[in-house]
Amino acid sequence: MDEKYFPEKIEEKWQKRWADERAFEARDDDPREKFYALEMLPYPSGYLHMGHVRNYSIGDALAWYKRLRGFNVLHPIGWDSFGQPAEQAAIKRGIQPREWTEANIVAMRGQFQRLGISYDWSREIAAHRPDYYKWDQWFFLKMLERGLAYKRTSPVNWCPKEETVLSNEQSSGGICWRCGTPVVKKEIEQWYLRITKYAEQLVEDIKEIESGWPEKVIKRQRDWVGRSEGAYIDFGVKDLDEKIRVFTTRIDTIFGATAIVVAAEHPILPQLLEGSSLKDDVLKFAEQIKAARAIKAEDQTADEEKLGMNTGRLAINPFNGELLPVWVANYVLMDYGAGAVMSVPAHDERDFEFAQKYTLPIRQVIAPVIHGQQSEPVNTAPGHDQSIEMKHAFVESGVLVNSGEWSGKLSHEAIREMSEYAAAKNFGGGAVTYRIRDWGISRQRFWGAPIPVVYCPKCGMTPVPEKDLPVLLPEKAEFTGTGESPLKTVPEFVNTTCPKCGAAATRETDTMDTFVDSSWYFFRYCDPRNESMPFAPDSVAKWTPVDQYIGGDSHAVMHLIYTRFWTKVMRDLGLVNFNEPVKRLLTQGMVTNRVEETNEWKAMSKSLGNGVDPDEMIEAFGADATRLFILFAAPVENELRWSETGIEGAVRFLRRVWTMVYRYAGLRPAEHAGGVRTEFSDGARALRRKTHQTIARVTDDFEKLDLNTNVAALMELSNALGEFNVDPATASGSEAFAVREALEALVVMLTPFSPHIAEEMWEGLEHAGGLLKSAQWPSADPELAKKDELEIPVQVNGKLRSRVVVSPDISEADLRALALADAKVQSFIDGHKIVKVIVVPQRLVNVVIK
RNA sequence: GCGAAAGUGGCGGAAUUGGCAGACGCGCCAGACUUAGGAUCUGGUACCGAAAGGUGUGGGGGUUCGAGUCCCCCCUUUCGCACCA
Repeated sequence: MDEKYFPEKIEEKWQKRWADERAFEARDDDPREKFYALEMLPYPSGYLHMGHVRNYSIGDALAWYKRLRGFNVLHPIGWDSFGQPAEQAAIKRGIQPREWTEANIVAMRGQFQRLGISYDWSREIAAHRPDYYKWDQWFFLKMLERGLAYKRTSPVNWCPKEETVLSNEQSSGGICWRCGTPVVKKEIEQWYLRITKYAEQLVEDIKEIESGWPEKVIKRQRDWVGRSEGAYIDFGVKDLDEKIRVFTTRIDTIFGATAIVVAAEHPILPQLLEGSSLKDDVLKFAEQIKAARAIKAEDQTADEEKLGMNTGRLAINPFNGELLPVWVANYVLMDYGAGAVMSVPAHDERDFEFAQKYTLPIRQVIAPVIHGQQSEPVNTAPGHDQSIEMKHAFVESGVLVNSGEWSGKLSHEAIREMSEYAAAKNFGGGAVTYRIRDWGISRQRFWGAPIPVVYCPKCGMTPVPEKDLPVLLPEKAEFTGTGESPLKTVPEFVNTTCPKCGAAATRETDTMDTFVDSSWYFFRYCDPRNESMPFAPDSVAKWTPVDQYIGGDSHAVMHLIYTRFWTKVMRDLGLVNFNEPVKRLLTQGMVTNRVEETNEWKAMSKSLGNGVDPDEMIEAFGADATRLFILFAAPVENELRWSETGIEGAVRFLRRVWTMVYRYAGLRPAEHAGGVRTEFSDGARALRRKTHQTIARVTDDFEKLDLNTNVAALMELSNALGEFNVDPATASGSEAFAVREALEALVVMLTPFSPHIAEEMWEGLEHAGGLLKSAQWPSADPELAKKDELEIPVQVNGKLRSRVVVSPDISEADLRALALADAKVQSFIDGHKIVKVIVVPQRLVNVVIK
């Protein structure tokens, strides 16, 4: 250890040592309790940004902490290496995606190593390598066998800029999740995974993870699955042997229905119009709605004006036989519920707006319940068509009125009983619907896992047999950027023979969504070189579920829904024996920087010109200070505004610790190993107190992942050490013991934040030969952490007036007497009557006077 | 529009969950050491006030001996959802 701290001198040294000793490789046969620390798989764009540094610094701090606590830690890394940017690079620069990707991985691996993240590099995986994507294809075949993968023609979300299909999750909000371009609809034949089959479990199993996941992610997952309880009701059609099925969550309002409204795409529409003079007009109108929707994605149409047209048909309300006009309108969606609704303007905002525009009757059938009793309905007067003046729909539940024999019942009773009645009479019944749609995984792309099926003129669609996997991507393809899969340009790939009959056949040229790769990658880390299975169930049982997952909240509904789904499928395939892959989830905040032109704080990005290069930070301040600062500067879940002056503070702190370790390195703990309390001077006792308080605090904060306060605690300990300030030449045995105890604790606890300097100092403290990974986390002695004396604030009428210094085990009565006797307190209560005295032991005294 | 979360010094943020508001750091001020300092060290730093003291956690009200923390109303910001029947 040198006298002065130069990060560049020591960081490389320890990185090399860790690599040479394979310090962070996890072994399956290690008998200690396991801990799986995982950060989200990076896309190999070619360079790390500060958001990555934050993500991986958090994960590494936790991995180190658990390692020092004696856990067998699995901390792996790999590459989400399929995807569009590689193809864009291919188009732009005429370089093959594979070359580009491999070069990026090399560059980023170097950056990770320069940061000194403690990964088990022996388990590194990459999605674009055949030994990985082979198993994507294997899973696909398993799903195909079980009917979980299927193909259909349907309108898909299409990004016109990137010329690609997007899943519902990727086009949330009507814009492309990657480039922000408004999404349009396009008819295309596509492969889907039946995630809807697991909709109920995706909601139900939330209870297993709720306590370990951020509330906002749980909420978004729930909303995304969109479970909704209600009922189906079949309305008959007058003069036609047809039924229109509607879905409603408010069957209790059915007597207030004044129309049936169907979606423009509803298949019954042509039949309803058969022989009608309105046929041409209505069908033309329906086409206009569809066309409008194709231009704007459906999500963007919410605030648009409601448009509708009467079909001229009448539907029959099965509850009261009433005839209701059937309309077609733009506000009813085909792909939710039944594609048709009963319009109840009095109790639904949208129906209300629609009814007002087209002057449909508005009939109140729910009255508010006031003080636990039924209020008078607003209007029950006969001969008024029971239409009433309302300014808004009354959407709450209440008590039924104007509802025949059901009147007088409360909404929740009526909902249950009316559903049962509908079921008994065979025209409907209780039902549950979900918003979630099946996951479209087809991409008309080259740089992804080929979907392993073949089209044979005789046998039709035929799965590639397992033994023929992987279906390899060709070495090269042409990139035209037209939206057709570039695989179509490679005849050697396309032309094949049918696995069943041997006839000439063609391959599927779509590849899989890259979210397939990331749905199960962390299981592969457990058994990364398995050649006969995606992973051996034994290995996975050893390590999974993931104990702590760390990543950005941008994946709250995409990756995190898919991986939960995938886990359930793997469970049903007998590969794992649990429902949920991730026990605890941490969503870290963005790292932002000021954009010069607009003066706004935005996530760092190349295009905005506000990026900060981690390599430059490492060069200027060292990896240790960079990591320490990024964890100290803000709570992990908050946005972090980058500041270069802040990082200098981190360097200063490290330098101070270094100087102290250097100064005291020769101090021997001498004979005080037992550490009897009374043998220590006041100063040494105070230092030991601070040491043990800090150990307790840091340990506690780590469990909560409060890393910023954690660093603050270490700084406090370092400050206390600085104040203690004994001369190493003349220090007594007990002083040396106290100093050494503090230094060793400080160095070990600093390791998760700044491991290189910690290793160097650990060596400096003459633990030669032993890496910190074999060190032990210090343990806090509560006796030593206890204060000798307490300073108790004394308030008069709630205002702080004085403080009294007392022993921690003073009796309540003594504390009260002492507080009242205090001269300062006396001056405030003099001439007043003491009403009462509140004594909170160990805490405070409050004297109430009048 | 609907929903959720959050508002604490010049800044990032602490506050053992109802008990000394502002830990720790940045910045700033003063001093020391220096040929020099954008190095290092020491001290100071919520606001008003010379002091005694007073005021203070977005604003207003309430509960309580005591409120940053609990309750009600309002304002602002951020995020999420956006015709889901």
